[in-house]
Amino acid sequence: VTSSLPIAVDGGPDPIPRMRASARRELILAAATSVFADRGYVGATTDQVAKAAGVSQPYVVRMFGTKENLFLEVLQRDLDRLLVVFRAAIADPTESMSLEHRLGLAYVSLLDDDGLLLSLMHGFVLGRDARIGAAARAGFMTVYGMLRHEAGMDAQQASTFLANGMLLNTLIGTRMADDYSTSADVRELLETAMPTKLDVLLNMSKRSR
Amino acid sequence: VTSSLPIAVDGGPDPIPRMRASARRELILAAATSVFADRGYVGATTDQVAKAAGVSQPYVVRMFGTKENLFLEVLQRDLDRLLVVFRAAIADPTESMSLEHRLGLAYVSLLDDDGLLLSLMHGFVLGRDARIGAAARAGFMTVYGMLRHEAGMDAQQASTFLANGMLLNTLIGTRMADDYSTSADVRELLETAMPTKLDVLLNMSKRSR
DNA sequence: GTCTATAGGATGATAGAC
DNA sequence: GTCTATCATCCTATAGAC
Repeated sequence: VTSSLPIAVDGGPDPIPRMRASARRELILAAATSVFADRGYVGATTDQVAKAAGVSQPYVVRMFGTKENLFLEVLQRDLDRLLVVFRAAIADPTESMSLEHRLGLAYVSLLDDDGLLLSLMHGFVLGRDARIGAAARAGFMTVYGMLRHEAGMDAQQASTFLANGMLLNTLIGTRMADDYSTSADVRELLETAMPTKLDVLLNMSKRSR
Repeated sequence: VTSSLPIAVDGGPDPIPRMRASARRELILAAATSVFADRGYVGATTDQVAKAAGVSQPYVVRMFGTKENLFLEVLQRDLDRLLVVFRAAIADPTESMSLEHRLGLAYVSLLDDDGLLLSLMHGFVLGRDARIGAAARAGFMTVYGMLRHEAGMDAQQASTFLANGMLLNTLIGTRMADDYSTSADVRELLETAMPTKLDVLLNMSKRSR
């Protein structure tokens, strides 16, 4: 990540930082998403995030104040991305597919975004924590509200859609694809629960061994 | 928890322990289930478990070797209980309800078992950890296998059933019931996703505030 | 803006008495 | 079987130089 960005010049009157703070910020948030996905909120350390982003640990803390703030920003960023993808699917002119199908594909496409779904899932099991719990509930309900009021689903459809999403998240969280080759039941379940994008899951499994 | 169990007698030639090790063990496992449900595997401390069980922290470690072993035993115990409840539902002579409905009620009845579903859920997001991940995958697939091969569901039915279970777990994990009174969407979702046992959820919410 | 050094606090695990 | 005392480690956060 040693890029061609402006570097401080010796003697320059106003040293230019290595990178815009906003770019570093995004870099750190992306790294944090991946680390939190792997280790969970408590299990992840600010040092692991820093190393993944190529900066120092105190810098991460300095930029976000606390680890909790960092995680909250990660959740917000992930949710924002999810909403963007969903809104695109809703507005999609492709009429050959049902809206439900388009949203399903949109959800599964988020697998490409490293750690996004799993970071959210880690937030979803921490309802006990005051701030994280509040953010998780609000985020989850934002998605439900979108399904109900923007996508036009009824309560049952929205609930079923979310249920399948949570199953997918669980299959990612357990790294079920790791056992793909060792059990016929696993193959069957994975192929039933996510016929599309099975290849992505299996690649994730291989990559991070 | 100072009970009427046998206490060591002064001068007795063979001091009787305060409680059978097996009983203490079960006591600690139950306490641990609750604590892990609240804080997650990494977030929970052996000291919190010890306090919840009314024993000393080193004793918890002594009895289970490591915190990881303790969590693995908790997962196994929770899974065993779940399987017992499911097998009972399958064998249930009540023919007025469909098997699927009976299993659904059985699953929801596990809400009464403090922390059981949520402890399992915490295991399900830690696939990255070698031992916990392996246990989580095996446990999850045991349930799937039971649905497929003992309950006679087809792949689609089993997948849908599990999906609804994971949604329920997520609603518990986020403590969504805490927001029951503040949002019509929350009420609608909770009533759609779990018409039965809504009262249990709401009570949990009140109790632990 | 970004780093090095480090303080301060918790936590899992061990030693050893009773 | 169970406890008290304690060690060693790790980790968030702060201080302060450049």
